[in-house]
Amino acid sequence: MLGAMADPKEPRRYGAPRGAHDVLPGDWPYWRFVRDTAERVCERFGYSRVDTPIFETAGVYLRTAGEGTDIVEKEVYLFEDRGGERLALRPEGTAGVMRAYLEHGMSSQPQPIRLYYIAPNFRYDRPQAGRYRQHTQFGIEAVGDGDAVVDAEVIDVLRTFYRELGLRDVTLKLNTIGDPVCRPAYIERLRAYYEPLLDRVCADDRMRFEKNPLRLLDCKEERCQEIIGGAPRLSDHLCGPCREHFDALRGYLDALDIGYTIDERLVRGLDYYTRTVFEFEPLEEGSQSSLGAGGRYDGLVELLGGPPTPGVGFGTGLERLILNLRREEADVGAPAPLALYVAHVGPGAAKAALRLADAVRSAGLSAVVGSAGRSLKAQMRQADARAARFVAIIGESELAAGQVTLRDLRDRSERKIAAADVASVLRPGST
RNA sequence: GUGGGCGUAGCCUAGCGGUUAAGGCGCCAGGUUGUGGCCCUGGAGAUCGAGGGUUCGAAUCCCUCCGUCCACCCCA
Repeated sequence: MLGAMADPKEPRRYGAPRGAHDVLPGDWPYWRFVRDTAERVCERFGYSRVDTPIFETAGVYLRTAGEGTDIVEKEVYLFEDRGGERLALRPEGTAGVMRAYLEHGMSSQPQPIRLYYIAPNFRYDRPQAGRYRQHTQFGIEAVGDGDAVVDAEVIDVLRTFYRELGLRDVTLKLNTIGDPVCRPAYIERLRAYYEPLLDRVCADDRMRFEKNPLRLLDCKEERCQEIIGGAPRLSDHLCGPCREHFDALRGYLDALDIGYTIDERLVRGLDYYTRTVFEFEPLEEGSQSSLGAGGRYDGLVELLGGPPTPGVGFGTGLERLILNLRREEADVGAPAPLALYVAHVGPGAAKAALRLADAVRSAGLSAVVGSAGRSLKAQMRQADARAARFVAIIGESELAAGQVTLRDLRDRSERKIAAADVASVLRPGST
């Protein structure tokens, strides 16, 4: 039945689905640069690659993210497979990795386990610049060690990554949001403070009051600012261990020479975070300012049915990074030039051209065979457009002599050599 | 989910109620016999985002939808 009925909403021609994008050959140098840099930095810090499925049993995400969060309420791609299984496309990286951590008994290996991933995430929200329904996140997780040293390490990885990308002027914002010991009590105080003021506060804040009180502190409305100013501060209500953890982290960041500003309004969109939260943003103001963010999530593994297990990590959006790299016209390295273009004219020459290109490739060099039936002029133009270093010309006379005319496109010099010698002549350094 | 801007060939843009929708880039072909980057000539390529309406007549006006961008929300 597929395709039998014409849906009036179906276009005559298809475009990529809303909020999803193709990565084209011209984009790829940026992607390669970013991915290579991420992998290099991770290896250097002793993190190992992990890849988890693009979809999970829905509960993996629904149970961990938190009931009132936007991610769960309106952004998860939920679907049933043909067997009636409820599945969800990955909206964020951490929960799936923690599921794998549990499933494969990583808790019985030496802790912490250091993992990283580069993978697509899916969220059904309204696309705009730097915000997509499918986006790619590079993330790391350090699991099984609750010490603030690990928090500092994770932040150090991200800072090093940005530095190696050559991103200028990235700033770090840091905060602590307490833990199950102190946060609930604080939230009660916050609500008690806001309750009598609700009629003076913006409509969004009345929603936040119900669903996510911590976000009240982050409101940008003019008229809410004064109220925020008088609100109780979380930093005054931390429990001893949270206080010590945060102070220790600050000491480690200082030792690493990592600059930061404390932002008491900084909160996360996922409920599983505890204690440390942080966010990196570019100096340039924009709506999609968050480049990368993360924090500690000591309760997450328990939500997935595992033992109490501390963890800390970050996620950073590759599309946004690339947006910034483009804006800064960063040097991402040029693609390797084409070593040889094999032009051929006349019957029989195509076979010789294929064989020559093959031999050159076997020697580890790149070669492209010219389009059959095109004039030599057309093939030369193509070679030029491809920025080929050399063109080998195979026509009647060359064919008869078992030779090729090898033309250097830089200095326009030409010589006839045996087809068998082409590869060695092309080798870097031998010309 | 809310508010706003924009949608003309692969890309950029002109046209903004009246005969076969114009230009640039790119693409293809030619500029003498088998040779590139510059230049010249020619060609292909657009149901003017889609559907509906107003009108003698719409790319041009109106409505709906879709897409995209911006702000909010949220987040990477």
